[in-house]
Order: sequence, then C-alpha cells, then structure tokens
Amino acid sequence: MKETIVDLIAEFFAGTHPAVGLPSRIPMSVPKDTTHGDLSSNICMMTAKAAGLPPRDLASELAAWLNGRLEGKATAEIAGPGFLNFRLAQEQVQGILRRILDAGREFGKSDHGAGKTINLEFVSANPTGPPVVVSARAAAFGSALARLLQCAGYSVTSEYYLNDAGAQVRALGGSLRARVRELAGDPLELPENGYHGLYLVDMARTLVAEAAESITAWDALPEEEALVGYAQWAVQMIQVQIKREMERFRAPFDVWFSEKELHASGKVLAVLELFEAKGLIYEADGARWFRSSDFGDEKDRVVIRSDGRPTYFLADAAYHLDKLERGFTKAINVLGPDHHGHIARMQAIATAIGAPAGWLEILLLQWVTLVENGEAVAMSKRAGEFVTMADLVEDVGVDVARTYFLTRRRDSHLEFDLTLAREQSSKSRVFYAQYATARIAGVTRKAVEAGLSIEFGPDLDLSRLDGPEELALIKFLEQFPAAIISAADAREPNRLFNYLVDTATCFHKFYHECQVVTEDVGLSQARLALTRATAQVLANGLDHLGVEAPERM
RNA sequence: GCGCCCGUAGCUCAGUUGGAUAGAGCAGCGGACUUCUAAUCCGCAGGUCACAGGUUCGAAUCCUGUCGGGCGUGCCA
Repeated sequence: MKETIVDLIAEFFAGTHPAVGLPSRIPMSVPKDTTHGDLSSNICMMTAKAAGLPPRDLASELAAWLNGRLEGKATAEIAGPGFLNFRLAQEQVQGILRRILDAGREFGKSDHGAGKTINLEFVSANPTGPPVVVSARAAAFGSALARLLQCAGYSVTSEYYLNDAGAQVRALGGSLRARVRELAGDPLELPENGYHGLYLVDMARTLVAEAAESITAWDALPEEEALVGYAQWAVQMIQVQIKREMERFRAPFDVWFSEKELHASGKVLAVLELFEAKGLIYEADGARWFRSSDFGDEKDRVVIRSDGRPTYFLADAAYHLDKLERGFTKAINVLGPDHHGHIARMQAIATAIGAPAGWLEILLLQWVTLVENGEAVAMSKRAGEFVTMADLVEDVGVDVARTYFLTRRRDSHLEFDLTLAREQSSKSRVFYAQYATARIAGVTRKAVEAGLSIEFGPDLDLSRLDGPEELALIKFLEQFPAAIISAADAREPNRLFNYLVDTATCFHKFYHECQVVTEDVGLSQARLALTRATAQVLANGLDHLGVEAPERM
C-alpha cells in the first residue's frame, strides 16, 4: 500500500510538476497520533517552494488527484501546514492480518540486506579475567544486532577477537605464578601491572591440583618461557569460561579469532610488508612507525617497538586485512567506551589495507555504571574489584539484564541500579512484553478447550475484527518488518525493543476490551487469529533480542 | 590544551534519521477483578528538551559558541 501511494505521488509530480525535483525517497511514515490517519507524507511541504505553490494548495491538488486513484477505499486528506494523511479502509486492514498469518514464522524477515555479508565483532575483551559488566552490555548489544541484521537479510558472522598475546597476557602469567607460589607459602609478589583479582587464587588452586607437573616443567624453563607457560594455561581457562558465559547470556559467536595465531601465521609481518611497499612505514627513535596521520589520525603510530616486538596496533591491522580477505562487504566493530581514541587509527588501517570507504564501521558503546544502595560500585579489573557478568546474571537473570541494556541507546551512559533491578525485577519492562505472550498462551489454551481451531486458513472470516483496539493492533503488527530493518540499519536494537513494548501495550488494551473466547464462534475465531499473529510478532521479536517469550508466568 | 560521548518530568530512560499537542516506566494521587492471568487497564499531576545564537515553512533532533558530567590523548591492550 505504502509503495503504491509513493508511486502515485511520483506519477503526479512527473505529470503536473515535472520541474520539481523529488527526494530520492518520498517520505511516508506512520503517524504517532492515530487521528492523523494510517500513513502520512510531508512531501508537499518539501516541494512547495519548487512548485511555486503554498504547501496546502499543492497538497489539496495532490489529494484531489489521488482520491480517484487510490486502491480499495483508501482516502487522502490534507492536514496541518500541508501534511497529506492517508486512511486505509477496514477491509484493507483486515487484509494485512491475512498476510501476517500467511507469512507465519517468516513474518518480519526481509531481503533488505540483499545477501550482503557482515562481519560483526563484539566484546573482544582481553582473556585476562572473567567478563565484566561492560562486556555484558556489549554481548547483549552485539548478539541482538547480529540477529536483527540476519533477519533483515544480511549474512552475518559474529566474531570474538581474543587478545591472547602481548604484555597483558604476560602480566597474567606472572600474576598466576605469584598466586601459585603464595599457595606454597611464599609471600605474594605480584608483578608490576599484575592482576590482583581473587579469581587467580582459585585458578592457582586448580592448577596445583590438576596440573602440578606443568608447574615443575615451566619453572625449569627460562623466565620468559616460564611466563608464557603460565599465561597460556590461564588464558585457556579464562577463554573456556568466557565462551560458557557468553553462551549462557545468549551471545553465541561463530568465530573465535586468536591474536596469537595471527602472529604465528606470519600475517602480522605480512601486513607490515604491505605497508612498507606502500611507503607508509618509517623509522624514528629506534622504532618503526606507520603514517596513520596521512589518513586523518592525529599522529603516527608505532608498529614495531624499538626492542623489535610488533605492537597490538600492527596485529590489529593484520586482523582487519584478514577480515577483508575473507570477503566481507562490511566489518562492524563494537567497541567499549574507553576505545574511542582508536577510531581514527583503525579507520587509517582500513584505508591503508585497501578497504572501500565505509567498509569498517565502528560502534561505540558507552559506560555502564553499577549502582548499589545508591552508591556507584567501583570497578577495576587490575585492582581486582569488579562485578562480573556472571554475578550480574546470577543477580537479576539473563532476561532482565539483557533488557536493561537493550532498551537503552548504545551511546547513553547508563546506570544499572542493582538494588532496583533486584527489588523491582518484576517491574522490568521485559515482564510487560512477556506477560503479553503468557496471556496469549493462556487464551489459546482456553480456546482449544472451548473447541476453537488453531488453524487459520484462507476461509477464516476476519471481517468481524472491526473494533478500534482490534484494528489498531493489526496496524501495529504490520510495522514489525519495518521496525527490524530500521533497528538493523541504525544499529539500534533498542528500537525493536521499544516497538515490542508498544506492541504489548496495544495488545493489553485489546485484551482488556475484547474477550477472545466467547459464545460467538466466528468472532472468537477471528480474535484468536489476531492473538496468534500478535504472539508471532512478540515471540519472533523477543527471540531476536535474546529474550524468552514464556507461555506461563 | 586537543579529541570523542552525554545533558529531555523527582528518578531511570525513549523520542521512527527535521514534522503535527515532547512520551513511557518507576515514585505520588484516584478509579477498574464474579470474566481468557490485575505482572493488566483507565484517569490526574509532573517540562525553560543544560544555556545562547544560527539554518527553514517547522529544531529535543542539524551548525556555532558557552556551561556542566564522563572518557581518551602510551613504543599498554
């Protein structure tokens, strides 16, 4: 319907105002105020000047032209300063429900992405400790975005970059060794930049209990290799834990990409050669530098330290080259708030490795402040004071935690009030939407008992759905695919969540006004079909966000 | 200093890429269960969209500046 109106408008302008340049997409939106009709366009206000007419005059000309041509019994009218509002006839709205029922489980999917391939990297926290709360935000955001993009027709690879090489990992190895020796009775001597977290004590106990012979073997090695031994064992342990927690949080990954293997494969030095060949490397102060300032970064960056070791930055360049070579049409990186200084240099990398403009898209998440009993909870991984992702999930549950993150915009600094989440978890917005799915399941059980059919074939008479709550709900459901595309394209899963909550509102109102299972079999059957379509939208939508849609609460 | 993000109701946050009277939840007040789940619904109250300019038919949204808060600015990752 929307498309045909847009086409008609284009036809009108081509015929009567050929000189007017139309925008690439003629705006057509669903007004938030339902008294403004079912669809609305501001095209006349945009083109009035070029057409040499006051907006309302142009609108009335267009409305008159359209009213003979719109399909069905749809109407166009002028409103306000020059809006054009369209109203659908009742049968057209009922036809929408028919299409939703026919689409069934597929409703919401589209080929909008046209098979484009996206690499979506998120979380990628260092495997030097258990995932913390910011990682939970990233996990919720990334996994939801991955699902949304898939639903919108993109082919998505979810990826976790494991920084299992480098100085922080060595510090982890040293910290673990210190804890092992502490268990043996030595005084605790954590290395500089070491990790103070008590999780390393537990890990040391496990190591002593299960692999004491490794300790003996490592300690016989030269210092550097000994640390590597400890570090790799620790990383391995933590990595397993990260995977387990991500899965429990419904954030699965397709690929776990190891920085260590990137070094081992020679790809890190290969990208250095590529940059050298392009004349982007020079020496200064004993180190080798990459000319990232040529690409808009504020300064050049070291890629090979004066001691000969490559930097994290160089490995990152190799990593992105690898992604490019794997053929993704786009790479999206979800980064934590402390990484905004990296954007310019990462874009410099993308350009230098020959990626097309816009290939690398960086999404920054903002901080999560944990609040408990009215006070901010201090968090520092190195100092060993933090609330882990596992603590959070244990505390409030996966659904509430994901909802907390997914109802907020990614760039809002959000406050996660643990006390509130605990005390009032039953008031979380997620329960509002879930309650709707549970209610529908309850109605369905009741309907089956009453002998109604849960098959909604083409002979079903939907014309009985003529009440305002019923029609409003149908119109709301229709927006589901558009809500997914909008959320996917804007990289804002929160839009879908908001849509689902609004859908639940619409449903609760309908539920309050309209008894589904009644003596009137025809009406009951039609209303049951409407609840089925609603359940489909809610369940599909919640599933994309990684939230459960329970049948009982 | 320079750079990035944020500033919307008492609190936590939305606001469909510039639209019509700025919205929800919580907290407060008042209504609705003999009914398919009241974890719901209906109503009242609550605002200088940080501030000042600018762009235009039209700005919470875009541009500039100011003030606040957060973060970054390593041969750490």
